[in-house]
Amino acid sequence: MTDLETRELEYFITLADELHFGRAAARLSIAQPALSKAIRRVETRLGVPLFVRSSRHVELTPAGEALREHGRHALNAVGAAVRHAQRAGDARSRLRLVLKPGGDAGLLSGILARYAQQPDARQVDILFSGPADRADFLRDGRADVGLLYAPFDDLGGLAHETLHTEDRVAILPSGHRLAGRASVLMSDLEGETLPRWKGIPGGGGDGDGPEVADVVQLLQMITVGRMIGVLPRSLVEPLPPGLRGVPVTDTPPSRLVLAWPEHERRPLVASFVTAALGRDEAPHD
Amino acid sequence: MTDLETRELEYFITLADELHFGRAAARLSIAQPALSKAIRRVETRLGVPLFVRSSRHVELTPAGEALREHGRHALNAVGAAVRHAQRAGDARSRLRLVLKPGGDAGLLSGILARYAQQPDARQVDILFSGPADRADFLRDGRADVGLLYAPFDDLGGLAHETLHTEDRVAILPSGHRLAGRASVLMSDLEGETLPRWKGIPGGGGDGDGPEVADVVQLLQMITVGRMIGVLPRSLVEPLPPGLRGVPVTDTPPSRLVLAWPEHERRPLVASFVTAALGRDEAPHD
DNA sequence: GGTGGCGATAACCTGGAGGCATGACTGATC
DNA sequence: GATCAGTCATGCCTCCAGGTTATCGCCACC
Repeated sequence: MTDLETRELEYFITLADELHFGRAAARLSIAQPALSKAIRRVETRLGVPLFVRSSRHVELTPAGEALREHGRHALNAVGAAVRHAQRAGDARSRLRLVLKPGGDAGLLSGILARYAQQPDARQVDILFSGPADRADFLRDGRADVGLLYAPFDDLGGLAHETLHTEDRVAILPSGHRLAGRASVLMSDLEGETLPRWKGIPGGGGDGDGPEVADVVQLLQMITVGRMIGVLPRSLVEPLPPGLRGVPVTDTPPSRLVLAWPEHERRPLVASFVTAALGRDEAPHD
Repeated sequence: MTDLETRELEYFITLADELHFGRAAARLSIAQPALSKAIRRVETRLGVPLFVRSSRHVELTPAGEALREHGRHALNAVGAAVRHAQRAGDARSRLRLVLKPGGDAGLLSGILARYAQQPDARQVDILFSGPADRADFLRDGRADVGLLYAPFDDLGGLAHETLHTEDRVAILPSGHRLAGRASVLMSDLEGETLPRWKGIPGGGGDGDGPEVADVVQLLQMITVGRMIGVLPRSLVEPLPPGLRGVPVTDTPPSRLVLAWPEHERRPLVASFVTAALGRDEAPHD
């Protein structure tokens, strides 16, 4: 069997992210030649070149693209296996819920209250994730359930149920030309500066303006007139003074979803999902 | 990060299957002490015992059960990543279809003919799998698409479309007390001897009688009056002389499904699925 | 109490992963 | 076009993880 150690896979993924041997090696806390050798080793073992390198440039071959894609899943799976093993059998383990700070649309306390009344309720650890990796917390077992936003978060490999649907609003300074409108279309926003989101490859889809790290930063930038934003309404309620929120009518609605790993079968999770949905029966998945 | 090398994971899985250090080590082509050390190493690294061992007996702890479950997926994912990388970019690679011998309900030639007319049709390699692991061929990338039977095969992690639904028939020797009936219920078969299927843990659900390896063997056993069987009709058409097939009306129907790895996006696969379903558009997944 | 099966331990060996120093290539600069 | 800076590859050395064989200790079973 053509084997590939997780160590090597991790090296590969890191290099595929950085596209720079020196930086990747630093991130991995090894010396650069070691990484060079490891990658070459993997390439010969698989019989396929993964990178085209010149002394000025590193890029992925198609095979490398494929390995990056699937290798990420594989690493997640290994991580998930380890974490599940470590927590298994520990009947008093807590339930870990991951969400984005402020990203609960006000539903969290209700959910927790309902869950607490379940006969088999556990303590709940609430984890706040970085900007873009909530889903990965679920995929690699760092969390059991999560509150995610569709269609922003990638729900691949996860089961989910929608908790709440809402339209999105354009956030504008009060003096903006569109601030008086009852609603706008995306085309009305043509030419406006939209943010790039820090840590999200591609900046979250829409923007090409300055980078922002969170909603607070974004609102500040909008207040000073440097950009505008388009967000699910609940993320910015209540709206700070000096800003207006105008519904955007032609954008797909944003959904707050409760998500958990596909194939998850532990009652621990099923019970929470049931409570969160306010149903009497276990959800299908 | 608490890491776990694929090598170690493979050792663990093998031992979890065998529950015997000597045999597992032999299967892995290493010496027994090496396996002992490797497993102990993993246990200390994860901080969780995976096996309870006496000098007479080895069994899994709950943590071990969890790691066995999820670890298998992880190994599949690594295998899939490797295979995808090796085949990526090779525009002339063939499409690999896995099925059980005879398990196509007569649909295969039609499917292949339709596929051959697709503008981007490739050569098709047909793989015949062992009794129970067709789905694994898809999960770890050894095949691109497969013909599986629901609800027999485990479709977890796979996308699928139903090609054909059929009832199941009880296969009886002509002289059997029920051979004249127009239909039977499962309860009518109470007390009959049903086969265990070789290579399928649990024997495939129903039986506890002698072990059989394939349909031909089963039919032989039925002919000589040693057992009866319950199978999807197409698997036993045409019926050999001396046997009768009586529809079983209260069992969920058997479905022949076309399956492929979830998240699969290559046109190679989409194109085949489209052709097999005889549609004009790509299937959703 | 002897025996055989099985897992753990001990002692040793070795391939290869990783570190350091340096070479080789290349695009940029003046 | 010579020089330089940045970047990846190579050569050589070290050291340990993971392998081997031999042996022990435990237990079940005659």
